[in-house]
Amino acid sequence: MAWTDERIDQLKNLWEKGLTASQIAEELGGVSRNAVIGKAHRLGLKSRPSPVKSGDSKKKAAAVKKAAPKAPPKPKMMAAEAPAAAAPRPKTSTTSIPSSIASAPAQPSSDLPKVVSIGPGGFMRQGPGDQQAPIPPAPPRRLVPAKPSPEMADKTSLLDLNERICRWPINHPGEADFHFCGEAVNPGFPYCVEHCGRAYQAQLPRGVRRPPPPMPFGGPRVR
DNA sequence: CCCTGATTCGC
DNA sequence: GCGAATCAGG
Repeated sequence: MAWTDERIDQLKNLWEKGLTASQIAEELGGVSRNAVIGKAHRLGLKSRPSPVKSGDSKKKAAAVKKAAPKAPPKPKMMAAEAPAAAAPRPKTSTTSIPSSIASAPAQPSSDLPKVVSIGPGGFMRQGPGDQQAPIPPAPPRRLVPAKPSPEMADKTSLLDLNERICRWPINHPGEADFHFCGEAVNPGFPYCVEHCGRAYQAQLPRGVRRPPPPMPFGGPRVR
């Protein structure tokens, strides 16, 4: 599998996003974890928290494997990294909390009847006032690169996912047109209303039960 | 053992 | 340039 521009771009993004090499390899498909790491290094991407990288434990006896089992020690250690490492984190000053919490203003009075939304499958969820929004995992704001290729233009890629768009997968990872639904989510759920209906099946009374629609993975092709 | 990233080196 | 093999730490 060749390293096309698109694939290189994915690699960069996912790598900097903190995904492990294995995950990236799986995402890209057709490459091994080693291939991903090798490519990442060739691209100049640098170690992120690596288990084995902290400092220099000992005088590392470099692996001398195949050829020349006994050769005079060749000092092959590479030059130290240049100053180029400073990751310029754009200081969008704010930890700008997603507007989702803004939509739940402190409502002291309880004149508000319990808001319960019922999804297509019959599932319920608590209203905005019933539960404090679990906001803490608010990821830092991050700039995403423009779509590198036109065929991605109208598709919701992995990078486009956020807390308020439907992340229901369309097609399968690794396929050329794999992307995500991208509709506005059913508040409180990771999917839009339609896909909540697919993802959450209400337990219907015996006899009325219908065969479940296909799940995103494992079943016959969706869509 | 599993995982991780780093490094080397034949191709 | 690529990536399997290998290393080393968790």
